[in-house]
Amino acid sequence: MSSSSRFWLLKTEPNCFCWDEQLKAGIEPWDGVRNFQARKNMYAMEVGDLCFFYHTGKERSVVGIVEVASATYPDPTDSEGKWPCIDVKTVKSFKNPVALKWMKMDSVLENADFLRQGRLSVAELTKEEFDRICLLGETQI
DNA sequence: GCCAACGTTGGC
DNA sequence: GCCAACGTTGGC
Repeated sequence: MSSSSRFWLLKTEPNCFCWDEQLKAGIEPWDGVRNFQARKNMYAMEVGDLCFFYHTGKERSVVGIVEVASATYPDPTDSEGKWPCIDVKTVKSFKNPVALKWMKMDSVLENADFLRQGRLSVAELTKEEFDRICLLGETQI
């Protein structure tokens, strides 16, 4: 891991693409992003950066960890070729999925940017926030 | 370049 | 299912 590593949180609606599918695939494109801030974050990603895999909808929990496995390339689901995607590789499942409500109650996380900007599908976390969520999830890298 | 109208996300 | 918050679009 390089010293410039950053940490990210990737949101997905599990009806659309869920952790089980990520586990089966091992490596999958993270495509379909259509938001400028999320795109900016994708361009800032580097291979090897760690990302949480978060389920929105009914679950609202961090369920696992993936790592960035490619540079950005054109999103195959974008017919106009304007949006990028990246590949993500499965790292591990959370022993204990970390629910949004616990993160909101946690003193380390309650004011985190990724919780305040609710609509951002690719958000950046600090190392402290990343480590804290791993602790709450009883999961070590 | 402003801003009203509209669309979408995602928690509740 | 509702709606707040936020993003995008388009008329001016």
